[in-house]
Amino acid sequence: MPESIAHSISKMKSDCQCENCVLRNLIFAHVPETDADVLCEVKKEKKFKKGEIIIEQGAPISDFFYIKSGLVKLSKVSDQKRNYIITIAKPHDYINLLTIFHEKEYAYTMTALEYTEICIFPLNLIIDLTLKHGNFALGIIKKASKTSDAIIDKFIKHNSRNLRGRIAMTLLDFSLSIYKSHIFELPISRKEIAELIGMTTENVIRILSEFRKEDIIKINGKEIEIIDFDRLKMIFDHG
Amino acid sequence: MPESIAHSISKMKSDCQCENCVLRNLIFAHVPETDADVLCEVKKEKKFKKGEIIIEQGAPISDFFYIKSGLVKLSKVSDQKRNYIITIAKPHDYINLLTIFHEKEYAYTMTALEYTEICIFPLNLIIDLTLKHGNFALGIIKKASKTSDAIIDKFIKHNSRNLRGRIAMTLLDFSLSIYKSHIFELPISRKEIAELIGMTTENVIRILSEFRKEDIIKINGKEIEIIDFDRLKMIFDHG
DNA sequence: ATATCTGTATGATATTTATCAGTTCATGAT
DNA sequence: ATCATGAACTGATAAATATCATACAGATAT
Repeated sequence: MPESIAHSISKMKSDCQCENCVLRNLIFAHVPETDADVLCEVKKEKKFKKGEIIIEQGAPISDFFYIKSGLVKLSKVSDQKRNYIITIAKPHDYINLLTIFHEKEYAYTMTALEYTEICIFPLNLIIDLTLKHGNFALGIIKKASKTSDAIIDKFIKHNSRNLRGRIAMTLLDFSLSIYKSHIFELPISRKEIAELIGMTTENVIRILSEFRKEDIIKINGKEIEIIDFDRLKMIFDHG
Repeated sequence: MPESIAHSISKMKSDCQCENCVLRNLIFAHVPETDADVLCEVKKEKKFKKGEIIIEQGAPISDFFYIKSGLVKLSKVSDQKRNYIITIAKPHDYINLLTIFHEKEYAYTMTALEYTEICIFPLNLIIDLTLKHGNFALGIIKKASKTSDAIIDKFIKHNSRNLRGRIAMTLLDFSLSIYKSHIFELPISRKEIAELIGMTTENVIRILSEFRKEDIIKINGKEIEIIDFDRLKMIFDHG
């Protein structure tokens, strides 16, 4: 067997093997095997170190990204030159959101917050499959629109809370949704927390200190331990 | 010819005749005539008076809405029991946004801000066509995702502006995007403006008065005339 | 006509949040 | 080793915004 064929077969077999991959399962459920194989074959995987930029706001859209592992920050410079973090994406998220369907340029800068593996597919191939296979399209829309709606919801939640409420919200979010532990290492700086929830760095620091003094959390650099969940929840609820 | 058939033919002919209808044109471009006819036949049109609620947040999703004419407010009660206006939708907007693709209940209350005509389609029929006709699906996604992204952008713009900048933004928006005139009748109360851009009613009133005293606008009840566009733009730009 | 309500309006004051200034601490560069 | 740099931190003060109180006009009900 010529090496090239052997190689391509091994590639097919090895490339889409993550059993918990949401995208893979969507593809396998709704796309005929031949198409699915093509997709898996052209798939590229890229690894990013903590802090590395995956794609920059304004770059022409050419690919569809899927987070295999790691954590990705989506940020954007506002028309007022202020930096905003839109959301922090987790494994199995499509980090392009819906922008790819109607824009020519990536709307957000994506940065790896920790060691991150990204699966990359040519966008036109994804679009082709979207056009050919309705259920695949619907699956993509469902997940992407859920993310978009969650972002809108996050903004509403922020805007109806004071600073303490927002910090409480952020800590609860990291603890419950991302790390699923009462103790975790913050993946972002105080400045970035400020950019995530729209306040100043000084006040992020100040309020974290307050929470520490009130025995709600323990702080050790970037390590946070939530010791009084109920109080934090209360501050979130009625802050 | 039996009356029922005559009726249904006249219905077919009369029901989807708006030449500038974005949805109609999307359908006619990508859906075979037989399917398109079914869609136009089951279409219902409903008229709402100013102030009437079209659908309430939390109601089970059953229909796809399209604004034929008028103006619709999308609002939501936050988890803090505070009312938020997400956006104001114009003719040719799909006011369900993307929520319909992944939720069971409408996420937002939709209220007519003026006399409004809504075209209503059973959601499952739209989903069927989405599954069968890729280009139709893509068209729906493109428009809906554009709206979602615009809402996210609106939040970022608000959050990086002070109150004067936000009011300027709102006035410019009404003038340029909605009424395309320097003089227009505000379709919402001062309280609703406050809910749209996240501030208090008193401050909305106060800042409108400031703008009036600074000869930037003229106010006559709900009627606003922008007399100094450049100043307003400046306040928007660097407020 | 009177009462009542809601929206608009304005001023005084309180509260929240941002800004500014300065310290410490860790980190990487020279 | 020391120097610069940036992040974390704190306090004092300024600025922005919300809250509270009050008034008044217009609409609606009694």
